[in-house]
Amino acid sequence: MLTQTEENYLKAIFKVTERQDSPANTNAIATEMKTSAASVSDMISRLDKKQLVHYEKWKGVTLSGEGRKIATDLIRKHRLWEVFLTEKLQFSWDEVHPIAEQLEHIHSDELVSRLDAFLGHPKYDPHGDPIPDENGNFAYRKQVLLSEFDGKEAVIVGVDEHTTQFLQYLDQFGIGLGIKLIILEKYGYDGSLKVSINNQREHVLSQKVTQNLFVKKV
Amino acid sequence: MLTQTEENYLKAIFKVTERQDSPANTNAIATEMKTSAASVSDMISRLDKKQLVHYEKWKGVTLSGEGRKIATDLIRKHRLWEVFLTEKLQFSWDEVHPIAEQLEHIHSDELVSRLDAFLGHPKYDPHGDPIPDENGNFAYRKQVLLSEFDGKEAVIVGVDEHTTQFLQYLDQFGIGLGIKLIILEKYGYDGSLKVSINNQREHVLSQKVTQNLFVKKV
DNA sequence: TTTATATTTTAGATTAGTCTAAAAATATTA
DNA sequence: TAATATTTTTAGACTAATCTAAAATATAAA
Repeated sequence: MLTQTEENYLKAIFKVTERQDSPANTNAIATEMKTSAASVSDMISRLDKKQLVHYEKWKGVTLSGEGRKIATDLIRKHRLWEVFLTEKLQFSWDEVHPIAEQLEHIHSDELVSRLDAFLGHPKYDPHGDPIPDENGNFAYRKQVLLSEFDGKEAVIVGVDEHTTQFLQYLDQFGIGLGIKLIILEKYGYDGSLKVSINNQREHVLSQKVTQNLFVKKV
Repeated sequence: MLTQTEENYLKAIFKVTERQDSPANTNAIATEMKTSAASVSDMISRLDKKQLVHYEKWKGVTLSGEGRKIATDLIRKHRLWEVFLTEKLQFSWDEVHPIAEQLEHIHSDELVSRLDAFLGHPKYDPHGDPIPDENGNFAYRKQVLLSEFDGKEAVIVGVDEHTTQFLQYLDQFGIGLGIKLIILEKYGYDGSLKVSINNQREHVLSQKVTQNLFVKKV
């Protein structure tokens, strides 16, 4: 049985290694965990001793099969709880993260499987992130950042940034998952985009915004 | 912010002091927490320093106002989650305790209040225990142990023992909350009771059982 | 290819929670 | 009321997780 801290380290290592598709270096994990490189170094040795990671000094760290299973289970639980919080308890998408961060550490396979069924086996969380299945497999979806999108009509399927500020900013303009955007104009100078939002209003999205919205063709 | 262990100690102190209506002694808490008297002594000093309990060496311990609030909040959360698990996820009443034991430590007042609303503001948990309100007040109900009941018809409103074995034993005979019992015969010799269960079948309940069932007059 | 810089690891200290063993205080009983 | 038993506290040690500071190693730049 792992401590919550150990579980969080595994999640952090998963995140970093997935992002860069290579072993995670100590500093990257330290940043992710908001702690010192020394603490990370220490913890990694311990996780290595427990066979949850593969680790060679100075060479970075990757998850073992067992470590990866635990990490994807945590992500599965986190995202399922986020669905519960929004769908059943009417929380908004910018409020759910810190609560799910706690709920993901509840240990009960039966609970997860029943929760999944109760929610109707959702495939995506309230931010559009895929919910891995019980074997740790993520659904794949053709998606692209709005900033890279080259069509005319797009539908929003996810956000890359999860901060409260960003999500509330989007709310302000009625932008959320499933919303249809029609690209009206591209301003090459600053990379901003004039769009029509659900055929209801028009707005100019800065590059900072378009680089954080995932869309797919209608 | 308290650790889960500290929270569990507060709950244990609440339980013991309520049960005996006097300061909790070290040993009783140790038994409740399944740990040594030395550890308890140590922890109590720390809780005292944090003003969560009133403590005088050799004289036992009681909860402070703040300590009591935290303890009743934990009980509130525990019982609400138990309702969620049975009502929404179809867990049976003998399975919910260990999961609720984890869920009670999730910190979010908003979550508790929304969960309460989602469940329809339940007053009792699946074992018939009252759910304290947000101020720590417990609903009072006229109830008596079946072994002390002197009428003819009774309805089951709660159980005193919460073990899996006992609850599953009751399931076997269709005994649960809301079930009507008609007392058919009392055997003075061993204190056992012949009853009719919901007018469907008859069964003889041992004293051990009747001392663990709360009932009220129909 | 040596020097400077950045990264990573080790060393040593700290806090929380636990333990066992022993000491101190209280309660019981003869 | 003195001896005995029980309860409670203290002392000292251990593990987990963290920190800062310093040492070791790797990488980049001149």
